[in-house]
Amino acid sequence: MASHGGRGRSGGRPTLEEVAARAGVGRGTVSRVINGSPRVSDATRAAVEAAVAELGYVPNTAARALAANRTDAIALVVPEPETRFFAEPYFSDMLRGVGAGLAETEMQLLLIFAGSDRERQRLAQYLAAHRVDGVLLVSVHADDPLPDLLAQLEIPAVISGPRSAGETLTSVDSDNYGGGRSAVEHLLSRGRRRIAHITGRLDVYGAQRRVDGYRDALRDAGHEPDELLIEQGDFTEEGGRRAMTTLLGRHADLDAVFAGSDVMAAGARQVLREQGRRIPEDVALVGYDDSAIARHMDPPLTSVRQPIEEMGRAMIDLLLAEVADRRPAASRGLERRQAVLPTELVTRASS
Amino acid sequence: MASHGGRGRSGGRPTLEEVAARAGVGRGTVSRVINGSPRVSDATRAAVEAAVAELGYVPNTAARALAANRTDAIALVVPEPETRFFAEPYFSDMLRGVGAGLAETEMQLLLIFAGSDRERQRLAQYLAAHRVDGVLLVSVHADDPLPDLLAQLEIPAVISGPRSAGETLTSVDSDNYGGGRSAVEHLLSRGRRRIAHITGRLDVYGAQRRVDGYRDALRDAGHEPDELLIEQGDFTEEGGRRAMTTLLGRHADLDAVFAGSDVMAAGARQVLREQGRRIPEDVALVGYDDSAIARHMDPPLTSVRQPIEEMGRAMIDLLLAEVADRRPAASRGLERRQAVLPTELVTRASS
DNA sequence: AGGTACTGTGGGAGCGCTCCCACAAGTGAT
DNA sequence: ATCACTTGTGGGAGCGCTCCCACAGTACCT
Repeated sequence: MASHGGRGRSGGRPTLEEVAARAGVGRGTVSRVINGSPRVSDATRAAVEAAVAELGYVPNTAARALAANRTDAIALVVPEPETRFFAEPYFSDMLRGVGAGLAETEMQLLLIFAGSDRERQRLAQYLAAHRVDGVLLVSVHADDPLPDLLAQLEIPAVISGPRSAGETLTSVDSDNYGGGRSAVEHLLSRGRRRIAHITGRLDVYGAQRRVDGYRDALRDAGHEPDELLIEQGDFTEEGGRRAMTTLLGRHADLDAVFAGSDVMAAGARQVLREQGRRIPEDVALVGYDDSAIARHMDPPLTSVRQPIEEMGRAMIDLLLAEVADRRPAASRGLERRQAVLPTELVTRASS
Repeated sequence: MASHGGRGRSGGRPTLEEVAARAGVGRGTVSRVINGSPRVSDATRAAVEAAVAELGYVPNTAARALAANRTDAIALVVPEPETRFFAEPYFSDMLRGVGAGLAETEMQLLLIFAGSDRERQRLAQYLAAHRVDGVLLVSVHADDPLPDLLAQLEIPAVISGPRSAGETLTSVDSDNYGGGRSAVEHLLSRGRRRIAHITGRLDVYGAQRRVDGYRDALRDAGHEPDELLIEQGDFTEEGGRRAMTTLLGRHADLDAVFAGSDVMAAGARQVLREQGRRIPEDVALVGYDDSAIARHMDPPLTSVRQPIEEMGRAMIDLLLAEVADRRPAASRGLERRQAVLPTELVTRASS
């Protein structure tokens, strides 16, 4: 067996130097071949590749990281407890997109949960140590200090839902405004006129934009939006129930509800049923997210689909570009980069 | 802004050397303090800690990894597509246990999916590069080459369900034998006498052990097991249906069924219902895993609970011990290490 | 006084790589 | 012939740490 403890084990993994000796070239040349530099003759490249194969050479990541001052790793930071991460298909979809984009590189993805204070503390240390080349941030609250920390450390980062219209980080978002519009336009086209809206938490920028879309769609159709038809929810089922109850109390004659999430739509549906309103005959219902809930609801729920997987893909592409530039976009004084992906209305029996 | 491109940035992160200068000590002493060596006087230690705090020193992981030949990272390898990982609460529970054990260390956890061939190829490269100090292996099939690769590379590893009675890797398991026994003993105590068993895939060691427990419980109660009451399933709902159908065809008078998983129990339940058997009046039903399915079944399903989170905790504890020894247990010719955690029968209305 | 131990400390050597400078050899314009 | 440039190559320096040897200082035996 190869082992003799401690350092200087000679039977261990081959080094660049050994590959160079075997191929009859210098260290630098091997390095160039390994890293795909074009400034190597074909014959030399072939000789080096043969030596690499014969010796089973695999570069030492730590040495490379030390010398090159990069880690070839990026982190997906989830500022939530792990439980939520697994519960929501959102993350798994996004991860798939990220994974696809990363599969084409040598980069390694780290999944970091920062739900508790303790975990956040650790994360800060982690980032301060520059253990990753870049960071992907998902579901960040408006008052989270993380984006600022990242900016200060000059670590490239991409955020999945901008915190505000003035988001400084490179961001990827779905078209919440357009999503809100399309839901309302759809309801209008179905002949609905008294369309209520249950919003998400309004400290979430995307939820605000959905409201904007709702209002503008009505205005463009010649209906001045009635603020009493808008009620704030909080993305929960219970919040949906509460908002729906309030809305029915104020506007017994409403004929459609656009909920800012499928979960809230589920809550609204319960209240509508309890009060004897038929869906969609009496009240049409539209949700947001096109989650499993929407497909399994009775009746199946019309909902606005966000291209989560594509968003993950866009995030990683933008991040890799910033990492390649070796600095965050913001610190170069360049225009902010952002990608906004289109949503799609999935029509089902509820509307 | 700190940056000037390339190397030798002087405004960058402080190094050990700078901390040493600031504290008025040598490099070695700072290293000793950082790594918690006891061979430092209290006064010196205090001075160094002050300098570390003042400069905001954070060790460079790459340099440490290079010099010390360790990475302070371990991998949780899941030889499944990501989809299954997110779908099954098993993984999330286990991850919680692992996370808890790791929280007390400086170790970093990497989650690696190796569902496709391409991913497995990458994983092999990854391990060959010794990018982690140890590996946690979950849900490995009997014919998987991964354990052997790990052994050959002399990377410490712990596996979550031994592949056979002769498992060479350090392993953690729940007491499948005892779980099988307790299910049967429970049914016997309820007066059932013709107890059938739907097994899991018998190339899974744990499934075999459940059958062993089933047989021995019957024998110990004075009933010679009837092989015609045992039918092989495959852990799927469809497999449960098929096995149940077969069993009813052979033994119309059976009065209890012990299924090797809740999912198979769900399949069995459908067939029982279709054939007009009442649960538990005519046939008592017991499952395995105590999953969400068991709680939500009608009637709620009695099931054998495995302490998944505790298993995760045990895995990480065993792995950290091996990593601290700097070599796998097997390569030291020591006794194999293994932990077997007790199962618990959760009694519900189905039995 | 000498010997033997232990404690605490400094700093050299070296981990395996990348970066970059130096330079040889070739190419083509002047 | 000279100059300027390009292409391909070798190897020194250095990334920031850990390991370990050397050694000063102190303590306690003979």
